[in-house]
Amino acid sequence: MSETHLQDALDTLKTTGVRITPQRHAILEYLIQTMAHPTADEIYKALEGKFPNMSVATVYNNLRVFREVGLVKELTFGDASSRFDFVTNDHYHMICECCGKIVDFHYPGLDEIEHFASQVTGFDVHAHRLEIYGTCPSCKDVSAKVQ
Amino acid sequence: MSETHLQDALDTLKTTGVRITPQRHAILEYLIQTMAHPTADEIYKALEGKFPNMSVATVYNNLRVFREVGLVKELTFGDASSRFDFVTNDHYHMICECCGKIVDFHYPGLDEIEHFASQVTGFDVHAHRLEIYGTCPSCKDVSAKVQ
DNA sequence: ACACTAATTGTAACAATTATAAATTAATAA
DNA sequence: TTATTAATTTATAATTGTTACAATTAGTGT
Repeated sequence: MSETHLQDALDTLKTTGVRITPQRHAILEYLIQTMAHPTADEIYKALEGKFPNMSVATVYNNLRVFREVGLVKELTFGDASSRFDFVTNDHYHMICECCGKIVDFHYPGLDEIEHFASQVTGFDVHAHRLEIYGTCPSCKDVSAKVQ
Repeated sequence: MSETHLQDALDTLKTTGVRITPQRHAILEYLIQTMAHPTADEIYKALEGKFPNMSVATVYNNLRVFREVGLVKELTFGDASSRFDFVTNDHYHMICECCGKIVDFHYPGLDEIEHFASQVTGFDVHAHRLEIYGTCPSCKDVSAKVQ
C-alpha cells in the first residue's frame, strides 16, 4: 500500500509538470516508507549510500517542491530543524517532550473550530495545525525507575 | 490592566529568584504592551533606543528565562525565527498566510482531545498547540481588487 | 556599603537553510 | 534515436537565527 502511495505521488508530480528524477524518487520513497518524521539532514544521510554525490541543497529544494505540490508537510517544532511528513490522510501529532518521539493519531471533526475561528476573526480559513505534547510510555517508565 | 500584568510578572520573577534587571523589565514591558508577537530581533530593535548597549544575547537569554518560568511562550511557525508571546490566559492563534498577521482568539474545551489522544497513544499529556491558517480580511480585499 | 553571585556584553562559533553559477540530465519533438 | 531546451543537480559560498564563552558589570541580602 505504500507502493500505491508512491505511485500516486509520482502521478501527482507528472500531472503538475514536475520532473521525476532519481533523487526525487528516492526522497519520496524514503518519506513514505519511514514511520519517522525525518529532518532534511536525516533524509540526506539516509540516501548517502544510494547517492554519494547528492547535495543537501537537492534535499531542501525537493522538499520545497513537494510541499508546494502538497505531497509533503513541513513540521516546525521548538527545536532547530524542520521535520517533514508525507501527507496521507489527515492526522495529528503527539510529541514526547522527553525523547522527541512523534506518534500519529487521528481525530475527526475539528472543523467546527475552524468555523468558529473564522466567525470570530473574519479570516477565510484554509487549514489548522494541532499538536499535543506529553510524555511517552517508555519515558514514563524511565522516570519512574529513577525515582 | 497591562500594569498589573507587568507587576504580576515581576512578582513571579522575584518569587522564582530571578533578578530583575532594567533589561528584563523593558523586555517584559514591551512584550506585554505590544499586541504583536515579536521575534527576538524585533524586541532587540525596539529597545535599541533605551538600551544602546544591549546585546542580542541578552534578549535571547532572557526570553529563555521567561519561558522557563512560564511567563512567555515561544511560537515556531514555518518561517525562520521564533516569535514570543506573553502568557496571559489561554488563547489560540489565527495566522494570515498572506501577510503573516497573527490574531488571538479564545476557544474553550479542547481538553477532550487531550484525553482522547492520551487514551490512544498512552502518553501523559502536558499541553497542546493549535493554530489556524487563513487569509485576513484586508488581504482578502486586496486580492479581490486585483482580480 | 560589602560581598557574593548572577546577568550583561561583545564576539566568535554553530547549525539550518538559501542563493548562485556551472555542469548535468530529463522530457520533448523532429 | 538524437538534438534541443529548460529544469535539475551539484558544490560552494553566503546568510540568518541562535548559542557558547570569557570578561566585565550590576542586583540583592546582609
